[in-house]
Amino acid sequence: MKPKNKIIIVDDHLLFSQSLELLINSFKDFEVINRFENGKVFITYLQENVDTNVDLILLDVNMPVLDGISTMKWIKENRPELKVIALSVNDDEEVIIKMITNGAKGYLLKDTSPEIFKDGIVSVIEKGFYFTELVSGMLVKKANDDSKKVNLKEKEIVFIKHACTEKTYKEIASEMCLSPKTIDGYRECLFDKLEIKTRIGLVLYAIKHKIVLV
Amino acid sequence: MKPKNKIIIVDDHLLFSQSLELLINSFKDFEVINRFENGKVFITYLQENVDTNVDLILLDVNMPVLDGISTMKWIKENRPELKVIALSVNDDEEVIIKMITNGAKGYLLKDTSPEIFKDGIVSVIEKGFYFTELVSGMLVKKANDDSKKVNLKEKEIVFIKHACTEKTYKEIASEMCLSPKTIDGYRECLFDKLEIKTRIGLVLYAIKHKIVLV
DNA sequence: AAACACAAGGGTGAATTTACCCTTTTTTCA
DNA sequence: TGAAAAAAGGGTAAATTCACCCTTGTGTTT
Repeated sequence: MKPKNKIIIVDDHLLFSQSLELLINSFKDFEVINRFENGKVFITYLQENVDTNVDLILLDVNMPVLDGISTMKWIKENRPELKVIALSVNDDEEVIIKMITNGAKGYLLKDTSPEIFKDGIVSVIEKGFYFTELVSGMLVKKANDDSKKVNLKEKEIVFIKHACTEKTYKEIASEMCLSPKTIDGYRECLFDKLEIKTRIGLVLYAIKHKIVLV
Repeated sequence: MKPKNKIIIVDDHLLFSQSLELLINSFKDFEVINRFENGKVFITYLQENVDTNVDLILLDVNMPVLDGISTMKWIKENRPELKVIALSVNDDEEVIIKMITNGAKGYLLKDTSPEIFKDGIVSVIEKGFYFTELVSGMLVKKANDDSKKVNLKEKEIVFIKHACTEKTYKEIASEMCLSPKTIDGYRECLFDKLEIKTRIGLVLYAIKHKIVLV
């Protein structure tokens, strides 16, 4: 009897992680050897058990204390040989891209069927990666609009944040210790770069791109 | 041996629902008799099996096709005797309130421990309800700020949506087939009611209260 | 029928926002 | 080190936004 593949689950949804363990243990060739409820305790474990023999890590993206992205960054820095599949309920593009650029070998939504889930696990362990069509599509899309991305300077970001309040430009100028005319320059430059015509457009842009949070 | 309590799971996260079934079946007094992957197929099932004997329904909130809230509304209208616990990953206040006002007997986050989860199930089946402190707190909070809620008229909502674009008031007036002066009246009245001073404030209000979506 | 609420709209003036074109100083870099 | 780019700021005019106060017509209540 060949040894089972060892899996670690990192997920704060205890209901989910405990249930998932049962599911995985019901697969013939796999066994869950550990579960952690956030990135912090998992990293602590890795630090104290440098030689842990683990074949695959299932890492939730949305967690308290230390989230999936930060955890993934730590793994990339310190234990890049570990194979990780990101697990998440949402298909937010930005998040998926971040997980992958930080070294996740796969990205599975929690609404995938157990069959596909198993395929993904097997694929990552054997071939080293597993990406659904959804994720591949996003990587292509990202490659595309990376080219036409505007990059905002630090001061512009600060200005935008002020612009998303009820302050007048004059007030913003004084808060940023700049002349109103300079602010006028920022505004005009941004209208141009972002292809907008009014301060309303600026606010909508800022919110859409999470420069300010609502 | 007394009969087990019959439970139905409605959740599109197949990984979760299949795993959760294993967990529940491991409890002595409970068994999962059915699983559905969205509200629509569940309702169809209920319509075709009017006399189903089920003790508790675990209803996910975020689902495609027909979400938890809509499903809950249908249940309230058609099968109000059914006991439902809402399950969700997020603790968004608005959603929780909606589920409860539509008759959910409990609201559990998916990151609760299996122990608390079991407590909740038992409580709803035996006592008829189960609410955590978090949820109770929200109900109190809601009761409070219900009193100071502004109610917007249909035309005002339409105006607000236009105001959240780069159109000028004049353009908005023409689109709404009203005089610019009337629009000016709407604006002024809203500034007053919402305690804001500029159109920026109006946009922020609209987004915060989901009148417009970003 | 008087009183009242309310929706639509008018007038005016001040403040703010936007557009366009310009100068000076500092940084960058080839 | 000299040219080019970027950052800060100035002037002016037009468009838009905002504040305040007022009129008319249409229902509704009592």
